Amino acid sequence: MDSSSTRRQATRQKLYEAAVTLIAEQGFSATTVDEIAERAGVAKGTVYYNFKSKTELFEELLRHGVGLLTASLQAAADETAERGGTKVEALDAMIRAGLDFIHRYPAFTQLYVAELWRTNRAWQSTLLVVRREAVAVVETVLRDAVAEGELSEEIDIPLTAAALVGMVLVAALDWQAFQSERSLDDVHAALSRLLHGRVSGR
Amino acid sequence: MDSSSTRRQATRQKLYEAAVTLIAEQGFSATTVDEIAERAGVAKGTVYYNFKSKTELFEELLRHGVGLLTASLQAAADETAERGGTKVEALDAMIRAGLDFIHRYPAFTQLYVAELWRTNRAWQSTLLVVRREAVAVVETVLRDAVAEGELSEEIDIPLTAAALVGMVLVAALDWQAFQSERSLDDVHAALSRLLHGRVSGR
DNA sequence: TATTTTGAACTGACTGGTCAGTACAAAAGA
DNA sequence: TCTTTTGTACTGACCAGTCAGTTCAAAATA
Repeated sequence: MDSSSTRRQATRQKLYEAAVTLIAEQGFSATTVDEIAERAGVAKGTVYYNFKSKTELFEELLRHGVGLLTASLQAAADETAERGGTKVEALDAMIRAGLDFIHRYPAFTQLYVAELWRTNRAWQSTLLVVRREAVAVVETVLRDAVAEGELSEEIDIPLTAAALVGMVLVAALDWQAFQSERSLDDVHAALSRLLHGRVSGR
Repeated sequence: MDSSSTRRQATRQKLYEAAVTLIAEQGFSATTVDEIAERAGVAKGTVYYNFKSKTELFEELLRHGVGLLTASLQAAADETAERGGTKVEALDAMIRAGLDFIHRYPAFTQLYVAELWRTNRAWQSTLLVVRREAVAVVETVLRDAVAEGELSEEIDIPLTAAALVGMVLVAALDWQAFQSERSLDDVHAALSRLLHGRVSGR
């Protein structure tokens, strides 16, 4: 179950990579299992040897991807804390980490956004769990920041967390799709400015 | 061309309404024309009498919906201007208008977000045009605000516009899907606070 | 007024193609 | 030897789009 699973693991990885780009481009239903297999350089039977169904492949892909994202957000927060930075600095580092992630895995992000708010879909419950994990990381830092007096006590933590995540998500996807000539630093600067309230005034 | 087109218009409207919820829930490819027809209380043939194809129905639906959105954003900006309000007040009014829109047409918003960043899809060019219209309204107000000294000259207009739109979009969808007990005023207040930079500090 | 005609709008059974999932024998690792 | 992958062929369900036929309100005619 270990020496042998290395090979399986590699096959699964290839399938994830093939599936994520195809589904991001075309959507889940418009993507065929034959396409995924072909792009992964694998026989169709192998897909079904490794995953119970097309839906299950997709659900595991979601778990896999969001796991990477939360890990990288958490790492950014932790590193800032170790360095003795403020909580607002931690938020800033997380924005950066989020942008990095989206830059590295654009297809995954696309697919996540496209599916997140759908109702009545098979993987809805998976998504709910996975979203909570990701948002929780942001909410925790916000809560700490309020506790330490860095942020106003009047902010609404769940709503502000959602707004911040949305800001990063949409700005990054837009950057990707419509303004790809801008640098990551530009995007980061614009978002950082909003976070610090340096938009209004002079 | 008027008395006769009334009936067609009514049928088309029914088809839009049926299609928008189904596609928001399930996605374009997973939604069948039979389902749309049934939900609209119309025979399948009627769909094809009124629209060239499933894709064309969807594209017209997109144009229809984004038209409503830009109109309401523009109206909010204009009203503020007439009242002699500042540009930042206009932005605030637009946030409100955006939230209202999403509240009224949640399914359309869902569907728009889900499709916007997909590449390689038939309606990509339609979306591009339609997105530009919507974002342009925000960018114009931002530009005016900078010109009148209300906002810092250092802000990056396209990126900030995208971030603001994203903030509203995602916060509203999240509110809808995961925090529906909150009031529209709560959501508006949280976003307004971010816009005015009253997050940090006390 | 009573009748016939017209044509836009609508209907629903049907078709041809597509695709998820299965089967399985043989080959390739490990 | 045991696990994993391959490749090909197959099935049955599902679905976009078609088309011959129906409906009906309003216009034309008598």
